[in-house]
Amino acid sequence: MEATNTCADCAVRDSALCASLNDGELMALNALGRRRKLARGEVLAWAGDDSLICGNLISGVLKLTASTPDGREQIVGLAYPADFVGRPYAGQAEFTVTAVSEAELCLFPRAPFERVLEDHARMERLLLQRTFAALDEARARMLALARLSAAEKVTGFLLDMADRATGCRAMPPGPVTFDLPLTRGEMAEVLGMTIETVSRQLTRLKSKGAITLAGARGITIRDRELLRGRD
Amino acid sequence: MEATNTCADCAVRDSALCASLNDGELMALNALGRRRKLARGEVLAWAGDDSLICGNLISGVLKLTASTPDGREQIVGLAYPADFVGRPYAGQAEFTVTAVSEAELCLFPRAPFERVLEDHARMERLLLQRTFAALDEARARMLALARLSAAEKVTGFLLDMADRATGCRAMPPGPVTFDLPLTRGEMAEVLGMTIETVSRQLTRLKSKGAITLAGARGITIRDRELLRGRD
DNA sequence: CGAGTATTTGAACAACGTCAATCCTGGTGG
DNA sequence: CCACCAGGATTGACGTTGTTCAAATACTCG
Repeated sequence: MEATNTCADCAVRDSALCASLNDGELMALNALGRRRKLARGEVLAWAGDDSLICGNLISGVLKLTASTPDGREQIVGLAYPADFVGRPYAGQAEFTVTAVSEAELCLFPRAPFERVLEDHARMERLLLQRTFAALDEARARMLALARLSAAEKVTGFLLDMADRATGCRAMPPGPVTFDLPLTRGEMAEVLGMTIETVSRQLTRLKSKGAITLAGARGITIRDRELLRGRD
Repeated sequence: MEATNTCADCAVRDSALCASLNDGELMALNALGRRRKLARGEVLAWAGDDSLICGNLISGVLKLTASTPDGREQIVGLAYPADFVGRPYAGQAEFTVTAVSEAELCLFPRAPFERVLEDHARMERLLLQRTFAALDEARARMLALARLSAAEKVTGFLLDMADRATGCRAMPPGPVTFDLPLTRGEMAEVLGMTIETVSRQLTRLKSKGAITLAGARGITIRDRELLRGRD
């Protein structure tokens, strides 16, 4: 049943970091890696633990969370399929990594993975570029967390999710329907607000006619302009 | 007067990225770089412009700011001497870089600098590690922006500045005096609040006896425990 | 010394959080 | 197939924090 553990039929072979390797090189990496499935809510790594593994997300969604000593939490990053997870060259993990949905990863022990990086400049460069992109995204989120109103945060989030759901292509002008990968609570954790405020904003957008809600996860963006509208 | 433009007597020769190069390699880089002085408030690069240069900060402090279309601003990063500034492998700059004090940089045109990176894996690895560190810091700041109270933000900021002022060494237990490199307005921009709230928090800490203010910039941290205290 | 700017202070207000109750929904077992 | 249950989501009333607007005061630099 588990004959699918080779890179050849990996769903993210061409979009993950591995895209920088030819088939031969991939063999070597394959020997290092092992698949791991996570259930929803399962933790891959705890903040403060030694940073022993890293890898590529194959399917599902992960969240990276930071927390204060007294337990307040904030989601500081989300990982989607083909994203790299982990922190080479680091002693300890700074953030907790948790599966938001059922997820599958291809994991490598950190030390040998670093050696692979050292031998494959192209891969290391790709990782550098991804890290730059993650940094830019984190900084853009800092602006949002600090300066946007609750309404702006929620609409921005919905538009981001819609972009992702439609494959990040130029968006069709018509309505878009998709499932949110996060609960209300997780949305609140991403946006730096409370679950109640998220819920109220969604209700407001619904009664304005900008969106439709279907169950806890389903959402349709009806009118992009209305959604963006200031009032 | 400007005979000091060589790497040999560069103040950050051993702490910037250049530390990964030997003297010979440094020669080649030196041919590429040019010094630039910025006055307080001067802008090095605007968000949205083509990302044409990058370099090392030699002296002074820079701020990276993001802003909303309607003009709200947030400082998403600060750069100190020996920090790398700029974004190799990027099309456009995402953030505006401005001098917060008089500053001096060693700048490289991006394209040739990328070629140097490609030829010097050690330097590229160092840049990757710095970028990881910057990412971790940005994410930690996301937690602070989203979840800390105004009081916690200000005390945290003061303690960070004190650490930096004392050279990031284990802090002596006694009072620490130093000059803040930022105005109240810039502190507010960093912490995601208004100038008035920053000022009120400082006044509160002063009347509590935790700090002393001297002029607009001078500050003494009198009692670390009192400063951290919840009330 | 004095103009211009930064900072402090005050009062009123709005946005968002908190607490608490209720509703929905998706899954489970009879 | 339906009733029930538990966790998630919504809604409401109210309190708090931090913003806004406005004015006074203190610095800094020429």
